[in-house]
Amino acid sequence: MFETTPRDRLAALPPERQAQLLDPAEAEFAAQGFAGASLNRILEQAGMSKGQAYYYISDKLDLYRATIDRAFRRLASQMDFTFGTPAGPEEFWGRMKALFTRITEIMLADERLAALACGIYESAETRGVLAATDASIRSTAADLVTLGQKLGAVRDDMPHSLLFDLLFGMALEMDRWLAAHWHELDESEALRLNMAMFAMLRAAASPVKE
Amino acid sequence: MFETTPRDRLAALPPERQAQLLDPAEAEFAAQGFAGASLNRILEQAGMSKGQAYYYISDKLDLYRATIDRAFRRLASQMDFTFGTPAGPEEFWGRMKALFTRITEIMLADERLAALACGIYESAETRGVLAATDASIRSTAADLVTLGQKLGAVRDDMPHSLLFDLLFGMALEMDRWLAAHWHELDESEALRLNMAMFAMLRAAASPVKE
DNA sequence: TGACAAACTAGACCGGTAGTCTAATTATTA
DNA sequence: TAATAATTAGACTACCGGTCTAGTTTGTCA
Repeated sequence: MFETTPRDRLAALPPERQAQLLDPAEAEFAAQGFAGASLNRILEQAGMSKGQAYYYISDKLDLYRATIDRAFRRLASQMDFTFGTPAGPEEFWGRMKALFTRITEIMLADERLAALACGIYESAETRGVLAATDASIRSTAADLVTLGQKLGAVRDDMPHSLLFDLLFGMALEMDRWLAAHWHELDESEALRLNMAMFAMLRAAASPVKE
Repeated sequence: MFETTPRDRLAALPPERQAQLLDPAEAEFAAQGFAGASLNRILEQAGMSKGQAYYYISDKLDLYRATIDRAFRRLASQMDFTFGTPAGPEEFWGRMKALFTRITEIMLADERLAALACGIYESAETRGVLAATDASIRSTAADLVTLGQKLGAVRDDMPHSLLFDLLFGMALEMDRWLAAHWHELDESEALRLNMAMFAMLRAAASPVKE
């Protein structure tokens, strides 16, 4: 009656045993993307046999899912989403800015997380992982969009999923660019650029003025 | 002295012989993305042997390049880039809107082209193809950004490449969403949505007002 | 026309990939 | 202790992109 799926078995493992598989997986997926990653290489790194691995995951995509899930959880744990109830658009965007800055900090401090996040838009398969993940961060982000709309701080003239994907995609693109050019930026430039990026995101998300 | 590269040989072929290889390649890349595409399958479709194919291309990425190049040329041939010299921001954006609408039309009429375009941001490899392509459409687009900046119609507070990638990425994301949801939209909705998308693009690209 | 060279083609082959399967081993429970 | 369930090892399959060699076709010039 109670089918035991490979993922259930993985989830049942103590975190450090999960890490034995997920750490190398994260490194490989971050470095090579989903398609480019070699499962064989991951297993070699993890010191696991095929049979053992496939006892805990159902396929490569499943391992990717598990990896993304854990990474997003890690990201969420470093964030503070207590957003309260902003009174109006200005307050909403003030808090969004704090959030944006925080995410930028985290991404820049955790290259692997950043690379992993950028890979999520690689293909239909991997995009599906993002859409399906119940890691709190995605639904939280979607809730923020809804809240912004209620406050009149976020445009309401296109489908939710489209708006979300557009903003998320922009943020990832910014992140990707930052990661690639980080070394050529001094601190003041980086700060200015970060503000410009946020302004652009805000401009895109804000309702059209009459 | 004059090294003959595989690509030169492909280029020297009459268009219909090129098409024998590029048509199946385009179909496969559009359907599966770059990484997911099977070269063997393409060759089977094209009725070509390995040896023959590798006489005309140097590797899979090279075939992808050739495919993208031809597709972009096809797109460019359907566009009208005569932009004149708009006097100010308002005029600039008016003409951009016509351009945007035209591209949307073309993409919706040519699913394969749309799918192919969306795949270009799949990985670092494929992004490189976009960056390196000298197909007129890319440089033309980049020139438009520069023109807009001269007119004060486009923001100038971040690096050119970043701005371009952000806007291009947004447009592709919109396109992707449209392609995926086209069937659920009636004409008036589609029109309204198209205007909203353009407004968002314009808002993102416009300079921040004081 | 014949001979030689250049252009081109076929497909076996190589080391890799994700995933399957069976047989053996270890852990658990009766 | 014996039987059963959980877990693991790794050979094996079909396919991948790419290489290589041996062969055929085409063009050129004597």
